[in-house]
Amino acid sequence: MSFADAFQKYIKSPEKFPSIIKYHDDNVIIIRDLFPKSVCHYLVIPRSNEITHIHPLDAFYKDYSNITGQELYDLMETYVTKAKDLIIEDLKGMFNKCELNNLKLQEFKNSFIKVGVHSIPSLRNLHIHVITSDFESPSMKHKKHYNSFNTDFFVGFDKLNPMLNKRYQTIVSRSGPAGGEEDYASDSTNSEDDNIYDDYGDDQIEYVSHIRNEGMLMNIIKQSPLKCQSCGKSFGNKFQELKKHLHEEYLTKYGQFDNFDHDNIVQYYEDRPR
Amino acid sequence: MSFADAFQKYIKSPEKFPSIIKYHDDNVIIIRDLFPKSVCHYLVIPRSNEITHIHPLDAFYKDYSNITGQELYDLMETYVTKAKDLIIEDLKGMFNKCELNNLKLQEFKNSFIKVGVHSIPSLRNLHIHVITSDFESPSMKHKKHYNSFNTDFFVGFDKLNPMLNKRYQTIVSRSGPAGGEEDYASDSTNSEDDNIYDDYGDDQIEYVSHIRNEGMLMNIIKQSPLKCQSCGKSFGNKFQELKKHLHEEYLTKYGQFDNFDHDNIVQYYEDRPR
DNA sequence: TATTCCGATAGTGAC
DNA sequence: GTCACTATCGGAATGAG
Repeated sequence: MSFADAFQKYIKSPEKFPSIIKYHDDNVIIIRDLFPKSVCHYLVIPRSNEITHIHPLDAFYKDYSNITGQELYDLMETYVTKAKDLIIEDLKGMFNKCELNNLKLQEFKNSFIKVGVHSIPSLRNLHIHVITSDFESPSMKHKKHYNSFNTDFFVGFDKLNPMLNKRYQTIVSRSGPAGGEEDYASDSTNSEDDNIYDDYGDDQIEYVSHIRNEGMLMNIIKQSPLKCQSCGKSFGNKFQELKKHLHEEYLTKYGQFDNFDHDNIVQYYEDRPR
Repeated sequence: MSFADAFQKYIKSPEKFPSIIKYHDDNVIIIRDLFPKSVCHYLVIPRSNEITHIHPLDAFYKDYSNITGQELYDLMETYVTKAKDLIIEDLKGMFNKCELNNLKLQEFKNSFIKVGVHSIPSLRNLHIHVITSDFESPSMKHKKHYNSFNTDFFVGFDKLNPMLNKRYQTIVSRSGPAGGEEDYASDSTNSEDDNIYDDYGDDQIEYVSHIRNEGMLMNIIKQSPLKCQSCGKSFGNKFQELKKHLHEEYLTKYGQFDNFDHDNIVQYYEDRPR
């Protein structure tokens, strides 16, 4: 068992690690990332042996003995929501008397939490990241950390919905490899799933363009200039300057909450389970 | 006054720095390098304002108001000998009762001390390095330190003898730029300085080939693989491995002396004036 | 090529 | 692509009154 199988013992015997595992049932465990790259950083990890070693870009596109890919996706979506709720609870804990902030917390939950997977996971057990977008953390230590969440190396959970891939298959099977946008536009008129397809307009053409070439992906996280996803400012290769900037962004973002206290966040890191 | 003029105050007022300056008279000061790159590392620094800012590769090739280049070279040679004697005194001090080692010390003096200049000095005042060949020192910290003494970037004092350049000039003036080895061989028969030229045979043809191109010189110290000048072993860019090897070579070399004690050498560094 | 400080870059080993 | 550790490599500032 190498480092890459670090989650194996958790999904096998969650009851043995009560301090680490925030939630578990027969389907998943939810844990805090041991090296969180943001103030809040959770992982949703399916427990099934049949599923755990499937590549994250394939996991929801195939069917299993007891569950279809679509059903697995929908199921995981419920656990992602649970992880988001854990984040909200964390925030309430950090800011103490936050009853007045519930509206802001909802907005926060809906727009400031990223959910998705790494195109090349280092840890082999399938896991879904649920992470706040501050990237303010002592464990955020170099360019690859940041770019693995802020480039195409990171694939949003919504882009993994097999419904999108199913449509892609439909297009391909009808038009063949040479099919272009015209084929794509034409099939919205005769599919039985029009209502669903209409939810994703032509500007969603990229939905199945997940990069799988490992060299290309490594290049993306190694070579892409560091860019703040909030304000768009680029920092080239100057990671420490990005860190300073992210800290400013973080103070602004979390400062919207009453009782915001940076020391509470620092304490959060010091108290976190190792 | 920038860092590059660090020696200026010493040559102006040597009497103000008695703890740093090991020897001084009207012509030169001799100091220990403040960041010695070997167990023993002295600098011979001419005091004359007329001379001090001449490039080391030119300094002995031109005449001054009160001294010719050749006279300056011969004069500096006497101070180089004095610096070597200071090194011998250092070694005696390190090993304490070394009366029995005088023969070995003479051999050491004649074959283990390098004398010369850097092709691109960082400190502007003309200075001649007189340094033991161990390169065992806490101040030996990176590749450029080592290569600045162990590649063509370092020009031996013997190669700066203007006698050699004078002969080169003779060749060039007689044969023109296209002149080759035939011209070189022919002029030994009709020069009034035959006796001198005969001291440097045809295998000394490289005597004036000092590289002056700055880019080329920078490349030499930056790119040349690290190579032990004692045993010839190459260490590529692995400076720390070279350091370990040099330490072994040093233990062997200095172990030839009675009463060798490595801790004495370490103490030597800790006690050295800063 | 002076030093020192900081930081970016690169390779390793981990059980 | 995990971490932590070591080391290599790269730029920038450096003083004095």
